[in-house]
Amino acid sequence: MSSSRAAARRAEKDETAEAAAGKPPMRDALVAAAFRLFLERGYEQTTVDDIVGLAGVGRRSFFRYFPSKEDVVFPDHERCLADMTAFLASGEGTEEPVARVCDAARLVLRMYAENPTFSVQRYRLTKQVPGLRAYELSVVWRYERALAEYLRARFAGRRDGTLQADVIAAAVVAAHNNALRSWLRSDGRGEASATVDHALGYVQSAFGAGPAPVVGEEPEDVVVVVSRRGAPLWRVVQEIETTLGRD
Amino acid sequence: MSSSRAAARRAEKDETAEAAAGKPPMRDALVAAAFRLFLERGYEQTTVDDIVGLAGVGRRSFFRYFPSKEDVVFPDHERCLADMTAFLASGEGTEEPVARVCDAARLVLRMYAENPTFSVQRYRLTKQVPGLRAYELSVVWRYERALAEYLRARFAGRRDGTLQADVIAAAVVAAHNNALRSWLRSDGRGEASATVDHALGYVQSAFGAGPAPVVGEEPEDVVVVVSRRGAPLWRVVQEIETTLGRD
DNA sequence: CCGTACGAGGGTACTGAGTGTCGAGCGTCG
DNA sequence: CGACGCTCGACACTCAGTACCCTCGTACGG
Repeated sequence: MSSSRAAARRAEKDETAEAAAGKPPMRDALVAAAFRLFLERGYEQTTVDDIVGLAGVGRRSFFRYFPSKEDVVFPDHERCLADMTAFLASGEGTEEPVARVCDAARLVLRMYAENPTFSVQRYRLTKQVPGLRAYELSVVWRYERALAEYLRARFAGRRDGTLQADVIAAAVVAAHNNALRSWLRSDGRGEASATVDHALGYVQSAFGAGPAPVVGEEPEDVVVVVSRRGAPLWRVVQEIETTLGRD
Repeated sequence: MSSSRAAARRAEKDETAEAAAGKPPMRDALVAAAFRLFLERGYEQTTVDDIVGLAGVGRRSFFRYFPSKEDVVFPDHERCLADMTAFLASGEGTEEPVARVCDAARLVLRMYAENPTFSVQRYRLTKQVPGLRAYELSVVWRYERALAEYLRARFAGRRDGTLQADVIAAAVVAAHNNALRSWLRSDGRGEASATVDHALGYVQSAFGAGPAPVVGEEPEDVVVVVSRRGAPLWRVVQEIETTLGRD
């Protein structure tokens, strides 16, 4: 068995030579091997030994590249999270805060849209494996924390600043995920960004300043006169809604 | 060693006899033993064998009561989740939907408030153990799904009904958790429900009908006049904020 | 009164994820 | 040419979680 494994390892090295790709060819090989096995026999029916056996590498190397078996399913989220925090750190105070975190959320969508087939495969996998769903939650939670931390900084002066930051971050993530999942359910067909824009527009309509200008929308169609004596924003909104007769 | 274990088991039985409590004395004994060890030597430094050794029961019995080691940290969430779904199922269409899910969220808070010291201990534990944080996320996710499913049913007719349901459920959970955590950080001092009411009021101000009446708040302190020509709600809010000079 | 059926719990052994440690290969630099 | 350092593999180990089987107490029907 060890001789066949050595042969497989040699074949792997040849492949890396002709691929001439980025820095970690071994990492990609592990992801490819893992997904082949996950798709043909299921996640829980596949052991790490199976994966490294197919990839022709040592078991220890798997855990060098991926802290856990779940991580191989989300190989690019670490980089995407770094991109998001970098994006939020750059150009701190220029844009409207809510719009800024919406743009940050679009970064995640773009990552999914880069490899539609891979994203759809992963979606089907995570949908039916409870352990992967739980892991995905922790990934999403880190995105949400990044957005919330950014908003907390921007809302530093406000009353209930951290509350608003947490709520808006959660709403943005939920809207993004709603649109993302509906796109994934359609096998990656159609334009993902349009769905997400619509969903994020809803969140922006509920919080803070309005969304980015929408075509065909004239600002003059709203005229507001407010008499105010120290009322909180939610009271104002409540009155507006009552006046407009909405529920 | 087996004799001392048998002695411990006998002591356990005596305790249950005098406690005369509910059905599972063994379950409570396991929780108590687990938390004693978690607090004095840490979660990850405590093995399941340590717990069952202290509780004087067999290892197999631990997994009879708790599907995993993490579950012993959240012993009452299963019941609370059942309570919430039952609450949402009863009295389907009477209350305003957003207010209804806010009330459902208050059920969770009440569970935490029932045992303040236990809740604070657990909070400190989950805050510093990544594995427990991840597990807590999956628990919270189930609450959020319950709320979202309820709202989806109530919003069945609406355009973007599922989107609104998901976003509002996420916002409610985020607001609840924000208030809950701030209460837990204060070691369970102060009135938890007031903090949560305030946080949920913010969410209700952003979505749907306004929050329940707040004491000391006079409706007269807001007077609004709106001239409207088919504008969407977010445009109105935008104008309000601009008028009030908020960002 | 006895045998039996049943349910709760204990014991043993196994699988598989994740870690620590060491040693082999190999390229780089002094 | 040798020392260093980095990458990877081999082995051993811990621990969570599962399957299987055993024991004991109890209730129930003959």
